[in-house]
Amino acid sequence: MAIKYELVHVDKNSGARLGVLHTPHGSFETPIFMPVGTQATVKTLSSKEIKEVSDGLILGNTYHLWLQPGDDIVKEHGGIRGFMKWDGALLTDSGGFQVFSLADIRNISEEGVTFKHHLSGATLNLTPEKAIEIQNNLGADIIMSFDECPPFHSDYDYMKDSVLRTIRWAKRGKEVHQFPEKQALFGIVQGGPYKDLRKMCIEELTKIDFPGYSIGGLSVGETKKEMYDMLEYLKDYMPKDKPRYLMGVGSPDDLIMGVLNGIDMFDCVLPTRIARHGSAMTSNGKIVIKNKLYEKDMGPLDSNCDCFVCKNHTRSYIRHLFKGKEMLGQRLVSYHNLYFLKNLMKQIREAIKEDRLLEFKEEFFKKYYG
RNA sequence: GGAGGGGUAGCGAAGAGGCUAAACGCGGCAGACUGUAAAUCUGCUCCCAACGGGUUCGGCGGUUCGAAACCGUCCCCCUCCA
Repeated sequence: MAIKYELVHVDKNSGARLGVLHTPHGSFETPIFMPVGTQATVKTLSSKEIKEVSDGLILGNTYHLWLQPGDDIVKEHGGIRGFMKWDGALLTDSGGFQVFSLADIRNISEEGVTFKHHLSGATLNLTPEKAIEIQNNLGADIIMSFDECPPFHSDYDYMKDSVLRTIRWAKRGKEVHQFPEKQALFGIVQGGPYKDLRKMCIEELTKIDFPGYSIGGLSVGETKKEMYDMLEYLKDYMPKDKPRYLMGVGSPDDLIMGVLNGIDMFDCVLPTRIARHGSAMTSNGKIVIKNKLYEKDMGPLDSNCDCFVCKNHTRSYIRHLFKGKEMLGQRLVSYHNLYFLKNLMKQIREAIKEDRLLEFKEEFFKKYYG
């Protein structure tokens, strides 16, 4: 088996799990947050910097690397790890999210999904088998089944068809997976807001038997309450001896709520995207560093942070970089935001260890959201 | 001295009698962003006690029911010829 999940402790007052995830490229304490590096780069950061602001596990993307430069070229480099000179562990998404995000240039059938390349106009066929083949070439430690990520509020009949198809696709993918001993293939739970579909999906995926399970189709436009309700429901049905990965979630409140509902792994573009757009996460809430308010602010982004950026640069300087369209601004805030989440996850793990995650949540929310 | 061209909101630049408080771009201010088609997108940006009102298009004076637009005059800028 490529990975092994070890459940170390469950918070006595919540369902939060403390564990260790063993992979071919390192063992990681969970819950863990994984920065997203879609095109074999966590945007703006070098692999050395990624190492400093992550816990050693990051994401790559099947669809984008398949289109460019092509998984064959990545394979020649020894996979994504060799390509981007990343010596930590890796997880790749299957392209399932692109079925959602590129909805207007794709077509779904039983066989797979046809995309129209947004640049060349070429027609591209991504099937469950192809997605696994590409991921075999990309060489991540953890890979995803090809799924359809449908809009949360799709109607019941559509959702049911979609979930059943996603289950069939998961099975097809597993059957062609070449290196189960090197790469752990996860199944992805879909079903939108429909609890019976979600439950059925977990049960069917569990029958196929995967080394880990992802929860997809959340944080795609539904309300936080809808997402939290679903997480609470799913908590009791997810296999306890396997890692649980909530895909695409990364705002501080959602991370805490996810952990409280038994999630072990998260990834999200939010910290790096809002950083590039000029917002920083701080222990007192999100700030828009571009604002005039910070023109003469001599303090660090977050006075409670000990990252390189906070130890060395003022808010005034970082605002200046943004106003001057200097790319260092985007780099510095990306660095800080990822470090902030890394630190948040560390605090969460410590709180679980001491059975006080609920108290931690209260304190954190009070400071972060006022 | 002669011949043309031009002066529009913080800047650049449309508009050539009513649909114009004046397109568009930049700049400025604010907001959004959740398995990355995102260094992106959205809103506001003459003044005010603002679902209404008040002042604008170099200055002044006219024509007209009505002018940033037409006429006169003055001021300033640019190009060419002496």
